[in-house]
Amino acid sequence: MSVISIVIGEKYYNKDPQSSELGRNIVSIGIELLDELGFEQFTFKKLAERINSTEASVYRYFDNKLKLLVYLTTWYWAWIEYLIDFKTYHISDPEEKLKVVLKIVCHVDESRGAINLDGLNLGALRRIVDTESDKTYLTKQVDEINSEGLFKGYKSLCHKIALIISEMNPKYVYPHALISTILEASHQQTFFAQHLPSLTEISVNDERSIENQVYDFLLQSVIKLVK
Amino acid sequence: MSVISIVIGEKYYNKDPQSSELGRNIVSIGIELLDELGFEQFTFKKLAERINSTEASVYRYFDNKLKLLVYLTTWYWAWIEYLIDFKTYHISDPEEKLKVVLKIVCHVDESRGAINLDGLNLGALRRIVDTESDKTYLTKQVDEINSEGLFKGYKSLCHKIALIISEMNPKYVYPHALISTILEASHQQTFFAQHLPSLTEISVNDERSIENQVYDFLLQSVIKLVK
DNA sequence: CTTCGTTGATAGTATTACTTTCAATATTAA
DNA sequence: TTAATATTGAAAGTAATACTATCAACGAAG
Repeated sequence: MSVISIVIGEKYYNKDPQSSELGRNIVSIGIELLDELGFEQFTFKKLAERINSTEASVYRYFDNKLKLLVYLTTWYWAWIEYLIDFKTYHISDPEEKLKVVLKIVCHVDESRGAINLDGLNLGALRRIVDTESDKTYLTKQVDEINSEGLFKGYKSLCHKIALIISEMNPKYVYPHALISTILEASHQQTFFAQHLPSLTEISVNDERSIENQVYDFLLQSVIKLVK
Repeated sequence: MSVISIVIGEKYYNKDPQSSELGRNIVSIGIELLDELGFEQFTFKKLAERINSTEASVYRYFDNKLKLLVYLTTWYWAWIEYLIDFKTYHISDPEEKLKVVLKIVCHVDESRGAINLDGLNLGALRRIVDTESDKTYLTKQVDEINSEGLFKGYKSLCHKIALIISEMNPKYVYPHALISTILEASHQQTFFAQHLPSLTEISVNDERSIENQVYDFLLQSVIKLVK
Protein backbone atom coordinates (compact mmCIF):
# COMPACT_ATOMS: atom_id res chain seq x y z
CA MET A 1 0.00 0.00 0.00
CA SER A 2 1.53 3.25 -1.09
CA VAL A 3 0.73 6.36 0.93
CA ILE A 4 1.66 8.64 -1.90
CA SER A 5 0.39 8.59 -5.42
CA ILE A 6 1.49 10.44 -8.52
CA VAL A 7 -1.43 12.38 -9.94
CA ILE A 8 -1.43 13.34 -13.62
CA GLY A 9 -3.56 16.22 -14.93
CA GLU A 10 -6.55 15.67 -17.15
CA LYS A 11 -5.08 17.05 -20.35
CA TYR A 12 -3.05 13.85 -20.64
CA TYR A 13 -6.01 11.54 -21.18
CA ASN A 14 -9.65 11.37 -22.22
CA LYS A 15 -10.73 9.52 -19.14
CA ASP A 16 -8.62 9.30 -15.98
CA PRO A 17 -6.94 5.87 -15.97
CA GLN A 18 -6.59 6.09 -12.19
CA SER A 19 -10.36 6.21 -11.84
CA SER A 20 -11.14 2.61 -12.76
CA GLU A 21 -9.81 -0.91 -12.69
CA LEU A 22 -9.69 -0.94 -16.48
CA GLY A 23 -7.77 2.33 -16.58
CA ARG A 24 -5.22 1.11 -14.02
CA ASN A 25 -4.81 -2.06 -16.08
CA ILE A 26 -4.22 -0.09 -19.24
CA VAL A 27 -1.41 1.77 -17.50
CA SER A 28 0.19 -1.09 -15.60
CA ILE A 29 -0.07 -3.78 -18.24
CA GLY A 30 0.62 -1.11 -20.84
CA ILE A 31 4.00 -0.50 -19.19
CA GLU A 32 4.85 -4.17 -19.30
CA LEU A 33 3.75 -4.64 -22.91
CA LEU A 34 5.58 -1.52 -24.08
CA ASP A 35 8.72 -2.79 -22.39
CA GLU A 36 8.24 -6.17 -24.02
CA LEU A 37 7.39 -5.11 -27.59
CA GLY A 38 8.88 -1.64 -27.95
CA PHE A 39 6.86 1.37 -29.03
CA GLU A 40 6.67 0.46 -32.73
CA GLN A 41 5.32 -3.06 -32.24
CA PHE A 42 3.03 -2.09 -29.37
CA THR A 43 -0.64 -1.63 -30.32
CA PHE A 44 -3.85 -0.95 -28.41
CA LYS A 45 -5.26 -4.15 -29.88
CA LYS A 46 -2.49 -6.26 -28.36
CA LEU A 47 -2.87 -4.43 -25.06
CA ALA A 48 -6.65 -4.98 -25.10
CA GLU A 49 -6.16 -8.70 -25.68
CA ARG A 50 -3.66 -8.92 -22.81
CA ILE A 51 -6.08 -7.29 -20.36
CA ASN A 52 -9.14 -9.09 -21.74
CA SER A 53 -10.76 -5.95 -22.91
CA THR A 54 -11.33 -4.37 -26.31
CA GLU A 55 -9.55 -1.89 -28.51
CA ALA A 56 -12.46 0.56 -28.32
CA SER A 57 -12.30 0.52 -24.52
CA VAL A 58 -8.60 1.41 -24.50
CA TYR A 59 -9.26 4.28 -26.91
CA ARG A 60 -11.76 5.65 -24.42
CA TYR A 61 -8.83 6.40 -22.08
CA PHE A 62 -6.09 7.47 -24.48
CA ASP A 63 -6.32 8.96 -27.97
CA ASN A 64 -3.41 6.91 -29.23
CA LYS A 65 -0.23 5.18 -28.11
CA LEU A 66 1.86 8.35 -28.33
CA LYS A 67 -0.42 10.00 -25.80
CA LEU A 68 -0.07 6.95 -23.56
CA LEU A 69 3.71 7.21 -23.84
CA VAL A 70 3.56 10.92 -22.98
CA TYR A 71 1.42 10.04 -19.95
CA LEU A 72 3.89 7.39 -18.80
CA THR A 73 6.98 9.56 -19.20
CA THR A 74 5.21 12.40 -17.42
CA TRP A 75 4.40 10.02 -14.60
CA TYR A 76 8.06 8.95 -14.51
CA TRP A 77 9.43 12.50 -14.35
CA ALA A 78 6.88 13.45 -11.70
CA TRP A 79 8.06 10.48 -9.66
CA ILE A 80 11.72 11.54 -10.08
CA GLU A 81 10.83 15.08 -9.09
CA TYR A 82 9.01 13.82 -6.03
CA LEU A 83 12.05 11.78 -5.01
CA ILE A 84 14.26 14.83 -5.48
CA ASP A 85 12.06 17.02 -3.31
CA PHE A 86 11.89 14.36 -0.66
CA LYS A 87 15.57 13.47 -0.56
CA THR A 88 17.01 16.98 -0.82
CA TYR A 89 14.60 18.70 1.54
CA HIS A 90 17.08 18.78 4.39
CA ILE A 91 20.16 19.61 2.30
CA SER A 92 21.28 23.21 1.89
CA ASP A 93 24.64 22.80 0.17
CA PRO A 94 23.89 22.86 -3.58
CA GLU A 95 26.75 20.51 -4.44
CA GLU A 96 25.42 17.95 -1.99
CA LYS A 97 21.97 18.46 -3.41
CA LEU A 98 23.25 17.87 -6.94
CA LYS A 99 24.88 14.62 -5.92
CA VAL A 100 21.62 13.34 -4.51
CA VAL A 101 19.76 14.47 -7.62
CA LEU A 102 22.13 12.65 -9.94
CA LYS A 103 21.93 9.52 -7.80
CA ILE A 104 18.17 9.59 -8.17
CA VAL A 105 18.29 10.26 -11.90
CA CYS A 106 20.79 7.42 -12.39
CA HIS A 107 18.96 5.06 -10.00
CA VAL A 108 22.03 4.49 -7.87
CA ASP A 109 21.39 2.86 -4.47
CA GLU A 110 18.12 1.47 -5.70
CA SER A 111 16.86 -1.76 -4.26
CA ARG A 112 16.96 -4.53 -6.85
CA GLY A 113 13.95 -6.46 -8.03
CA ALA A 114 10.61 -5.24 -9.27
CA ILE A 115 9.89 -2.11 -7.29
CA ASN A 116 6.26 -1.20 -7.07
CA LEU A 117 4.46 2.09 -6.66
CA ASP A 118 0.81 2.42 -7.52
CA GLY A 119 1.14 -1.20 -8.66
CA LEU A 120 3.44 -0.18 -11.51
CA ASN A 121 6.51 -2.11 -12.62
CA LEU A 122 9.06 0.66 -12.18
CA GLY A 123 11.91 -1.34 -13.71
CA ALA A 124 9.95 -1.71 -16.92
CA LEU A 125 8.99 1.96 -16.80
CA ARG A 126 12.66 2.94 -16.51
CA ARG A 127 13.54 0.84 -19.53
CA ILE A 128 10.72 2.47 -21.48
CA VAL A 129 11.99 5.91 -20.54
CA ASP A 130 15.56 4.94 -21.53
CA THR A 131 14.53 3.61 -24.92
CA GLU A 132 11.28 5.29 -25.92
CA SER A 133 10.93 8.65 -24.15
CA ASP A 134 12.71 10.65 -26.86
CA LYS A 135 9.96 9.58 -29.23
CA THR A 136 7.49 11.75 -27.31
CA TYR A 137 9.07 14.82 -28.85
CA LEU A 138 10.97 13.56 -31.91
CA THR A 139 7.84 13.76 -34.03
CA LYS A 140 6.14 16.29 -36.26
CA GLN A 141 3.53 16.59 -33.51
CA VAL A 142 5.99 18.18 -31.01
CA ASP A 143 4.72 21.70 -31.32
CA GLU A 144 1.12 20.61 -30.99
CA ILE A 145 1.79 18.41 -27.96
CA ASN A 146 3.95 21.12 -26.44
CA SER A 147 1.30 23.78 -26.92
CA GLU A 148 -1.11 21.61 -24.95
CA GLY A 149 1.41 21.79 -22.09
CA LEU A 150 2.17 18.08 -22.08
CA PHE A 151 5.93 18.47 -21.63
CA LYS A 152 5.48 20.50 -18.46
CA GLY A 153 6.77 17.66 -16.27
CA TYR A 154 10.10 17.33 -18.05
CA LYS A 155 10.57 21.09 -18.23
CA SER A 156 9.80 21.46 -14.57
CA LEU A 157 12.36 18.83 -13.60
CA CYS A 158 14.97 20.34 -15.88
CA HIS A 159 14.37 23.77 -14.40
CA LYS A 160 14.52 22.49 -10.84
CA ILE A 161 17.95 20.97 -11.39
CA ALA A 162 19.12 23.99 -13.38
CA LEU A 163 18.38 26.12 -10.31
CA ILE A 164 20.72 23.99 -8.24
CA ILE A 165 23.42 24.51 -10.87
CA SER A 166 22.88 28.25 -10.74
CA GLU A 167 23.16 28.12 -6.98
CA MET A 168 26.51 26.34 -7.28
CA ASN A 169 27.80 28.89 -9.77
CA PRO A 170 25.57 31.84 -10.68
CA LYS A 171 27.95 32.75 -13.48
CA TYR A 172 27.55 29.50 -15.39
CA VAL A 173 25.55 30.46 -18.49
CA TYR A 174 24.17 27.11 -19.68
CA PRO A 175 22.38 25.49 -16.72
CA HIS A 176 19.36 24.29 -18.71
CA ALA A 177 21.36 23.16 -21.73
CA LEU A 178 23.69 21.28 -19.40
CA ILE A 179 20.90 19.55 -17.50
CA SER A 180 18.91 18.56 -20.57
CA THR A 181 22.13 17.15 -22.00
CA ILE A 182 22.85 15.27 -18.78
CA LEU A 183 19.33 13.85 -18.48
CA GLU A 184 19.42 12.63 -22.07
CA ALA A 185 22.93 11.24 -21.58
CA SER A 186 21.78 9.24 -18.59
CA HIS A 187 19.46 7.26 -20.87
CA GLN A 188 21.75 7.15 -23.86
CA GLN A 189 24.80 5.93 -22.02
CA THR A 190 22.76 3.19 -20.37
CA PHE A 191 21.38 2.19 -23.76
CA PHE A 192 24.78 2.35 -25.46
CA ALA A 193 26.39 0.21 -22.76
CA GLN A 194 23.79 -2.44 -23.46
CA HIS A 195 23.47 -2.30 -27.22
CA LEU A 196 26.28 -0.25 -28.80
CA PRO A 197 29.17 -0.70 -26.37
CA SER A 198 31.82 0.81 -28.62
CA LEU A 199 30.20 4.21 -28.17
CA THR A 200 30.99 4.38 -24.45
CA GLU A 201 33.48 3.32 -21.79
CA ILE A 202 30.57 2.35 -19.55
CA SER A 203 30.40 -1.40 -19.69
CA VAL A 204 28.17 -4.24 -18.60
CA ASN A 205 31.36 -6.20 -17.92
CA ASP A 206 32.64 -3.73 -15.36
CA GLU A 207 32.39 -4.91 -11.77
CA ARG A 208 30.46 -1.76 -10.91
CA SER A 209 26.83 -1.51 -11.97
CA ILE A 210 25.87 0.42 -15.09
CA GLU A 211 24.00 2.83 -12.82
CA ASN A 212 27.12 3.57 -10.78
CA GLN A 213 29.27 4.07 -13.84
CA VAL A 214 26.79 6.44 -15.47
CA TYR A 215 26.53 8.33 -12.19
CA ASP A 216 30.30 8.71 -11.92
CA PHE A 217 30.61 9.90 -15.50
CA LEU A 218 27.82 12.45 -15.17
CA LEU A 219 28.70 13.73 -11.70
CA GLN A 220 32.34 14.19 -12.63
CA SER A 221 31.28 16.02 -15.78
CA VAL A 222 28.81 18.35 -14.13
CA ILE A 223 31.15 19.25 -11.29
CA LYS A 224 34.01 20.05 -13.67
CA LEU A 225 31.76 22.10 -15.93
CA VAL A 226 30.00 24.16 -13.32
CA LYS A 227 32.89 24.94 -11.03
CA MET B 1 29.77 18.59 -60.50
CA SER B 2 31.17 16.92 -57.44
CA VAL B 3 34.58 15.36 -57.71
CA ILE B 4 34.07 13.23 -54.64
CA SER B 5 31.22 10.93 -53.88
CA ILE B 6 30.28 9.13 -50.69
CA VAL B 7 30.10 5.40 -51.34
CA ILE B 8 27.97 3.22 -49.07
CA GLY B 9 28.59 -0.53 -48.74
CA GLU B 10 26.20 -3.11 -50.10
CA LYS B 11 24.89 -4.39 -46.81
CA TYR B 12 22.85 -1.19 -46.52
CA TYR B 13 20.57 -1.92 -49.46
CA ASN B 14 19.20 -4.62 -51.75
CA LYS B 15 20.16 -2.84 -54.91
CA ASP B 16 22.64 0.03 -55.00
CA PRO B 17 20.63 3.26 -55.22
CA GLN B 18 23.66 4.99 -56.76
CA SER B 19 23.51 2.60 -59.71
CA SER B 20 20.39 3.95 -61.40
CA GLU B 21 18.35 7.05 -61.95
CA LEU B 22 15.49 5.53 -59.98
CA GLY B 23 17.80 4.68 -57.07
CA ARG B 24 19.23 8.19 -56.96
CA ASN B 25 15.70 9.55 -57.01
CA ILE B 26 14.67 7.34 -54.13
CA VAL B 27 17.53 8.76 -52.09
CA SER B 28 17.32 12.41 -53.08
CA ILE B 29 13.54 12.77 -53.12
CA GLY B 30 13.43 10.43 -50.12
CA ILE B 31 15.48 12.96 -48.17
CA GLU B 32 13.11 15.76 -49.07
CA LEU B 33 9.98 13.78 -48.30
CA LEU B 34 11.35 12.51 -44.98
CA ASP B 35 12.19 16.07 -44.02
CA GLU B 36 8.71 17.16 -45.02
CA LEU B 37 6.63 14.42 -43.42
CA GLY B 38 8.80 13.07 -40.61
CA PHE B 39 9.68 9.39 -40.27
CA GLU B 40 6.29 8.24 -38.96
CA GLN B 41 4.21 9.77 -41.74
CA PHE B 42 6.71 8.93 -44.47
CA THR B 43 5.82 5.83 -46.54
CA PHE B 44 7.26 4.16 -49.61
CA LYS B 45 3.93 4.61 -51.32
CA LYS B 46 4.04 8.39 -50.91
CA LEU B 47 7.66 8.41 -52.07
CA ALA B 48 6.80 6.29 -55.12
CA GLU B 49 4.02 8.69 -56.08
CA ARG B 50 6.32 11.67 -55.73
CA ILE B 51 8.91 10.17 -58.07
CA ASN B 52 6.33 8.71 -60.47
CA SER B 53 7.28 5.16 -59.71
CA THR B 54 5.68 2.33 -57.76
CA GLU B 55 5.86 1.00 -54.24
CA ALA B 56 7.24 -2.32 -55.46
CA SER B 57 10.08 -0.57 -57.26
CA VAL B 58 11.15 1.28 -54.11
CA TYR B 59 11.11 -1.99 -52.15
CA ARG B 60 13.59 -3.38 -54.68
CA TYR B 61 16.18 -0.93 -53.32
CA PHE B 62 15.42 -0.87 -49.60
CA ASP B 63 13.73 -3.44 -47.39
CA ASN B 64 11.81 -0.80 -45.47
CA LYS B 65 11.95 2.82 -44.40
CA LEU B 66 14.11 2.08 -41.35
CA LYS B 67 16.80 0.68 -43.62
CA LEU B 68 16.53 3.77 -45.82
CA LEU B 69 16.97 5.94 -42.72
CA VAL B 70 20.01 3.90 -41.67
CA TYR B 71 21.44 4.37 -45.17
CA LEU B 72 20.89 8.13 -45.04
CA THR B 73 22.38 8.60 -41.59
CA THR B 74 25.36 6.46 -42.58
CA TRP B 75 25.82 8.64 -45.64
CA TYR B 76 25.64 11.72 -43.41
CA TRP B 77 28.24 10.47 -40.93
CA ALA B 78 30.51 9.36 -43.76
CA TRP B 79 30.27 12.86 -45.18
CA ILE B 80 31.10 14.41 -41.79
CA GLU B 81 34.03 12.05 -41.41
CA TYR B 82 35.28 12.97 -44.87
CA LEU B 83 35.11 16.68 -43.99
CA ILE B 84 37.02 16.01 -40.78
CA ASP B 85 39.79 14.13 -42.56
CA PHE B 86 40.01 16.83 -45.18
CA LYS B 87 39.98 19.82 -42.87
CA THR B 88 42.24 18.46 -40.13
CA TYR B 89 44.82 16.84 -42.37
CA HIS B 90 47.33 19.64 -41.91
CA ILE B 91 46.70 20.23 -38.20
CA SER B 92 48.88 18.56 -35.61
CA ASP B 93 47.75 20.24 -32.40
CA PRO B 94 44.87 18.09 -31.06
CA GLU B 95 43.05 21.04 -29.49
CA GLU B 96 43.06 22.85 -32.81
CA LYS B 97 41.90 19.66 -34.47
CA LEU B 98 39.04 19.33 -32.00
CA LYS B 99 37.88 22.86 -32.69
CA VAL B 100 37.70 22.15 -36.40
CA VAL B 101 35.88 18.89 -35.75
CA LEU B 102 33.26 20.57 -33.60
CA LYS B 103 32.80 23.31 -36.16
CA ILE B 104 32.09 20.66 -38.76
CA VAL B 105 29.74 18.70 -36.50
CA CYS B 106 27.84 21.88 -35.61
CA HIS B 107 27.87 23.19 -39.21
CA VAL B 108 29.48 26.47 -38.22
CA ASP B 109 30.90 28.56 -41.12
CA GLU B 110 28.65 26.77 -43.56
CA SER B 111 27.49 28.63 -46.61
CA ARG B 112 23.75 29.29 -46.44
CA GLY B 113 21.24 27.99 -48.94
CA ALA B 114 20.67 24.53 -50.28
CA ILE B 115 24.10 22.96 -50.46
CA ASN B 116 24.38 20.13 -52.89
CA LEU B 117 26.60 17.08 -53.00
CA ASP B 118 25.71 14.13 -55.19
CA GLY B 119 22.55 16.08 -55.92
CA LEU B 120 21.36 15.73 -52.32
CA ASN B 121 19.68 18.46 -50.29
CA LEU B 122 22.12 18.57 -47.40
CA GLY B 123 20.06 21.00 -45.38
CA ALA B 124 17.15 18.58 -45.39
CA LEU B 125 19.51 15.71 -44.56
CA ARG B 126 20.82 17.63 -41.55
CA ARG B 127 17.31 18.20 -40.28
CA ILE B 128 16.55 14.51 -40.71
CA VAL B 129 19.64 13.59 -38.75
CA ASP B 130 18.74 16.08 -36.00
CA THR B 131 15.20 14.77 -35.65
CA GLU B 132 15.14 11.18 -36.83
CA SER B 133 18.59 9.62 -36.54
CA ASP B 134 18.10 8.35 -32.98
CA LYS B 135 15.27 6.19 -34.31
CA THR B 136 17.82 4.09 -36.19
CA TYR B 137 18.86 2.52 -32.90
CA LEU B 138 15.99 3.24 -30.49
CA THR B 139 14.14 0.14 -31.68
CA LYS B 140 13.88 -3.50 -30.74
CA GLN B 141 15.83 -4.21 -33.94
CA VAL B 142 19.05 -2.51 -32.67
CA ASP B 143 20.94 -5.67 -31.96
CA GLU B 144 20.03 -7.18 -35.29
CA ILE B 145 20.95 -4.05 -37.26
CA ASN B 146 24.11 -3.69 -35.22
CA SER B 147 25.16 -7.29 -35.82
CA GLU B 148 24.92 -6.65 -39.55
CA GLY B 149 27.49 -3.89 -39.03
CA LEU B 150 25.17 -1.07 -40.06
CA PHE B 151 26.25 1.31 -37.29
CA LYS B 152 29.89 1.15 -38.36
CA GLY B 153 29.82 4.70 -39.73
CA TYR B 154 28.71 6.29 -36.49
CA LYS B 155 31.07 4.19 -34.43
CA SER B 156 33.98 5.04 -36.68
CA LEU B 157 33.31 8.76 -36.37
CA CYS B 158 32.91 8.52 -32.62
CA HIS B 159 36.19 6.64 -32.35
CA LYS B 160 38.04 9.09 -34.57
CA ILE B 161 37.06 12.03 -32.38
CA ALA B 162 37.70 10.04 -29.20
CA LEU B 163 41.29 9.55 -30.38
CA ILE B 164 41.74 13.31 -30.59
CA ILE B 165 40.44 13.62 -27.03
CA SER B 166 42.92 10.97 -25.87
CA GLU B 167 45.67 12.89 -27.62
CA MET B 168 44.71 16.01 -25.71
CA ASN B 169 44.67 14.20 -22.41
CA PRO B 170 45.63 10.52 -22.33
CA LYS B 171 44.42 10.29 -18.73
CA TYR B 172 40.83 11.23 -19.50
CA VAL B 173 38.90 8.01 -19.03
CA TYR B 174 35.64 8.67 -20.91
CA PRO B 175 36.58 9.79 -24.43
CA HIS B 176 33.94 7.71 -26.21
CA ALA B 177 31.20 8.40 -23.69
CA LEU B 178 31.99 12.10 -23.93
CA ILE B 179 31.95 12.19 -27.72
CA SER B 180 28.76 10.18 -28.09
CA THR B 181 27.17 12.53 -25.57
CA ILE B 182 28.45 15.58 -27.47
CA LEU B 183 27.30 14.30 -30.86
CA GLU B 184 23.83 13.57 -29.51
CA ALA B 185 23.74 16.92 -27.73
CA SER B 186 24.54 18.72 -30.97
CA HIS B 187 21.24 17.44 -32.42
CA GLN B 188 19.22 17.72 -29.25
CA GLN B 189 20.18 21.26 -28.42
CA THR B 190 19.39 22.35 -31.96
CA PHE B 191 16.02 20.61 -31.72
CA PHE B 192 15.27 21.99 -28.26
CA ALA B 193 16.11 25.54 -29.33
CA GLN B 194 13.53 25.20 -32.09
CA HIS B 195 10.77 23.27 -30.35
CA LEU B 196 11.28 23.15 -26.57
CA PRO B 197 13.15 26.36 -25.83
CA SER B 198 12.79 26.18 -22.06
CA LEU B 199 15.15 23.19 -22.04
CA THR B 200 18.14 25.20 -23.21
CA GLU B 201 19.75 28.64 -23.17
CA ILE B 202 20.43 28.32 -26.90
CA SER B 203 17.86 30.50 -28.57
CA VAL B 204 16.55 31.28 -32.02
CA ASN B 205 16.19 34.88 -30.83
CA ASP B 206 19.86 35.31 -30.09
CA GLU B 207 21.75 37.40 -32.59
CA ARG B 208 24.22 34.55 -33.11
CA SER B 209 23.12 31.57 -35.18
CA ILE B 210 21.92 28.39 -33.49
CA GLU B 211 24.96 26.66 -34.99
CA ASN B 212 27.34 29.10 -33.36
CA GLN B 213 25.66 28.89 -29.99
CA VAL B 214 25.67 25.09 -30.01
CA TYR B 215 29.32 25.14 -31.03
CA ASP B 216 30.24 27.47 -28.18
CA PHE B 217 28.39 25.39 -25.63
CA LEU B 218 29.93 22.13 -26.79
CA LEU B 219 33.46 23.40 -27.31
CA GLN B 220 33.53 25.10 -23.92
CA SER B 221 32.24 21.90 -22.34
CA VAL B 222 34.68 19.54 -24.00
CA ILE B 223 37.69 21.75 -23.29
CA LYS B 224 36.78 22.06 -19.62
CA LEU B 225 36.15 18.35 -19.26
CA VAL B 226 39.20 17.04 -21.00
CA LYS B 227 41.82 19.45 -19.70
C1' DC C 1 18.35 -11.34 -82.47
C1' DT C 2 17.88 -13.10 -78.29
C1' DT C 3 18.47 -12.95 -73.56
C1' DC C 4 18.76 -10.49 -69.29
C1' DG C 5 17.81 -7.09 -66.09
C1' DT C 6 14.99 -3.20 -64.80
C1' DT C 7 10.79 -1.06 -64.18
C1' DG C 8 5.74 -0.34 -64.13
C1' DA C 9 1.22 -2.01 -63.51
C1' DT C 10 -1.93 -4.53 -61.06
C1' DA C 11 -3.56 -7.19 -57.49
C1' DG C 12 -3.61 -9.13 -53.15
C1' DT C 13 -2.79 -9.98 -47.86
C1' DA C 14 -2.36 -9.03 -43.05
C1' DT C 15 -2.07 -5.58 -39.82
C1' DT C 16 -2.66 -0.97 -37.95
C1' DA C 17 -5.16 2.83 -36.33
C1' DC C 18 -8.78 4.14 -35.68
C1' DT C 19 -14.63 5.10 -35.44
C1' DT C 20 -19.37 3.75 -34.89
C1' DT C 21 -23.27 1.48 -33.09
C1' DC C 22 -25.67 -1.17 -29.89
C1' DA C 23 -26.64 -4.04 -26.11
C1' DA C 24 -25.52 -5.52 -21.27
C1' DT C 25 -24.37 -4.27 -16.91
C1' DA C 26 -23.15 -1.52 -13.07
C1' DT C 27 -23.69 2.92 -10.43
C1' DT C 28 -26.18 6.85 -8.76
C1' DA C 29 -29.80 9.85 -7.91
C1' DA C 30 -34.72 10.83 -7.21
C1' DT D 1 -37.39 1.06 -5.84
C1' DT D 2 -37.22 2.89 -10.02
C1' DA D 3 -35.37 5.54 -13.40
C1' DA D 4 -31.57 7.82 -15.41
C1' DT D 5 -26.70 7.66 -16.40
C1' DA D 6 -22.20 5.99 -17.08
C1' DT D 7 -19.09 2.20 -18.27
C1' DT D 8 -17.74 -1.63 -20.79
C1' DG D 9 -17.88 -5.34 -24.30
C1' DA D 10 -19.02 -7.02 -28.73
C1' DA D 11 -19.12 -6.55 -33.41
C1' DA D 12 -18.50 -4.39 -37.64
C1' DG D 13 -16.46 -1.24 -40.68
C1' DT D 14 -12.97 2.06 -42.96
C1' DA D 15 -8.79 3.89 -44.69
C1' DA D 16 -4.09 3.45 -44.59
C1' DT D 17 0.24 0.86 -43.93
C1' DA D 18 3.63 -2.51 -44.90
C1' DC D 19 4.51 -5.41 -47.39
C1' DT D 20 4.64 -9.71 -51.50
C1' DA D 21 3.69 -11.76 -55.97
C1' DT D 22 2.91 -11.93 -60.84
C1' DC D 23 3.43 -10.45 -65.37
C1' DA D 24 4.23 -7.70 -69.30
C1' DA D 25 7.00 -4.02 -71.61
C1' DC D 26 11.25 -2.13 -72.50
C1' DG D 27 16.16 -1.26 -73.24
C1' DA D 28 20.91 -2.83 -73.07
C1' DA D 29 24.42 -6.31 -73.69
C1' DG D 30 26.19 -10.44 -75.73
